[in-house]
Amino acid sequence: MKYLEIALNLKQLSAFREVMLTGTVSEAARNLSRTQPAISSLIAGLEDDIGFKLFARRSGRLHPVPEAHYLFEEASEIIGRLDVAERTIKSVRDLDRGTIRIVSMAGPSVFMLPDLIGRFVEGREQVRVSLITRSSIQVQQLISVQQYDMGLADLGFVSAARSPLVDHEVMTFECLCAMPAGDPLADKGCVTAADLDGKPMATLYPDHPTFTQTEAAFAEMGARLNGRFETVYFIPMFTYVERGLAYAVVDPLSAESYKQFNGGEPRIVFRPFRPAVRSVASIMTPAHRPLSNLALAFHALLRDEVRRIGEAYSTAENAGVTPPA
Amino acid sequence: MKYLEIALNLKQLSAFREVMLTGTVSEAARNLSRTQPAISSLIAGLEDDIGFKLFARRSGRLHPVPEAHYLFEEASEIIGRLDVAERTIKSVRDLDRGTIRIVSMAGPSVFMLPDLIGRFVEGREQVRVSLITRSSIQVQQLISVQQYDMGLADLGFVSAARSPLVDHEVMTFECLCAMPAGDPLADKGCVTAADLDGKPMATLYPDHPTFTQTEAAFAEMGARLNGRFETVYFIPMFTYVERGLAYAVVDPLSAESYKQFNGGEPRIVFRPFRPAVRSVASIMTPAHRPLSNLALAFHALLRDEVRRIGEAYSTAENAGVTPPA
DNA sequence: TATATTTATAATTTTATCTTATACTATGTT
DNA sequence: AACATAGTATAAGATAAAATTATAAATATA
Repeated sequence: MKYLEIALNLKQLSAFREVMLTGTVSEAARNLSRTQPAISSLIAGLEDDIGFKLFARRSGRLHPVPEAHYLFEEASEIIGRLDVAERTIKSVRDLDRGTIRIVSMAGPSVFMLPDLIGRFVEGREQVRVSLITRSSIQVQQLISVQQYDMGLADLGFVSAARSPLVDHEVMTFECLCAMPAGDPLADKGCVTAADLDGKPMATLYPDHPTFTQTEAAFAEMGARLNGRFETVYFIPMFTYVERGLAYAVVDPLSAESYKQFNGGEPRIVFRPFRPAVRSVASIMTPAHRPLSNLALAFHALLRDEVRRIGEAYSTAENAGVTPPA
Repeated sequence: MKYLEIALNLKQLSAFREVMLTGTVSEAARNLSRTQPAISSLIAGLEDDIGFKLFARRSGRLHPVPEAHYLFEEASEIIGRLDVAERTIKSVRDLDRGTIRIVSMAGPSVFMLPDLIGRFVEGREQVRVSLITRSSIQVQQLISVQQYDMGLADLGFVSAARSPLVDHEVMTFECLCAMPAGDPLADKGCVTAADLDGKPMATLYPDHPTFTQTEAAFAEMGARLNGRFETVYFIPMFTYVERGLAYAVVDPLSAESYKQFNGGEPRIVFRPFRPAVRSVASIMTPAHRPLSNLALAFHALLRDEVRRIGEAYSTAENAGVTPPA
């Protein structure tokens, strides 16, 4: 009903255009890697379709009638657009073009994600990435309403209210103890709640799973949790720790972000903490909408990076050992 | 070598676009008056060609991947341009669009040609016509250099130097005697050189064939030609004639132009003149370039009009008779 | 559970396009 | 004048593309 009405087709238009450019059917045929009769009949077919002759045949040659120039303009335009379309498609396919919208909790959005994004877009001129920072609950919400392609958030907090509209790639980490670089506890390969008995601590607010677990860890060892500073995210804790005002039990993603951000001379060191305080992170994606290949590629990169960090600090490999720089 | 590289084709793009618009292959097939397997395989072929899947197949339905939207934009664009092209071609074919460039000697360009052009473009919104006035020699020149589509000029003057680059449609006229409306000579059906013996005349310059022939006509009847006013074209003569200052022997195309221009109450009347003074007009067209169909249509109209005028004043039908108003 | 709708695939037919072969025309060369 | 060259058009046959019909499998709906 629609393209049946389209009498013109690309073979005809290309052939016509080439004849206009070269002046002869034979030359056009050579340029298009076709035989002369093929082009001849395409032109004849085109003339049939549009209802008038495009060329006057005089002395065995084709001379374009003035009307032909109108079609030449249009044909060139269309073939040009087709070229553009093919280039666009090629760049989309090769992941050279596209947009990824990412929403993340605070910790990784300070350095880890920007760094990862920076590496990802390297050599991909036409790729756009948007990254915003939200609370873990909002991260899941933004994914579920299809506003973002990918979310990185603490899952412990939202696990009760998991949305069926969101797919989760779940990873479990063991939290670390953060202390000033010169602190005597840094000599220990592993810090326990007993080591921190009564010492000033920076903590999250009491609702947060990390707080609850930390509290439980202290209780288990009969140690007293002296919560001196309370923050909304892990990141601000580092300011207190750097100045020797407090210790903190922090998620390794935030720790890694801090370490990378303060590359040269970090003023904080991280040690495994016992009894284990676990954090559960999730890379979220919209459940009922396919991700772009570009987003999938970044998803894979992000997953590997997060796993790498998690494993780097995992007890199995590092219990009692100074974690690698 | 060129369109072989064009993997995309219109059937694929149309099918793809329709699937994007309707959401299902079956619906798209119905809209396009094709069977579902036909559309299905076009989509599959398109995905093969571009190198990635455009739809995620989930629960027996097609869900466009984000990349598909890029192609949808491009496909719509291309199909839109094709529509434009078809409309353009259609209007060109139906003579609703196009340009005609006309160059004419002075006489007919006063009223006859503008009037004819006005009638011709009636109901043809997109038709452009340019009309310029030049001397007969320049008319042929402008046609021969392919600058204009059609020329109307006195041929007598240029016949010696006819260009091989110009085709001529030649017509011969008998010149008329012009006199003021109330003049006694107007009572005669036909005016002779003898009638004008010694009377003040407006003439062209001595080189012009009309002048030569008029001179010869007077000589033949032993009458004296009293050339009082000399002009470059026929048109200015009418000013002298209107005021009763002179008679003139004029080309019927100029006479017709005057009469149509002064429709209501013409102050000049025209009568056949004897011995005959002939003018030869030509409608010129470029010889080695085909005219547009639009120009051909106007050419036919012009030829008929000029013939009509010529015949209206021809001796055969009007000798001694007052020419029709 | 039965019914209707959807997509995908296979087999077959139809249509479009290409190639080869050939005839014809104009032009330039010997 | 005879011949070679370069062009276009057409016919016949081969090949490729695109359509159809028939059918199976999956899913949603009554």
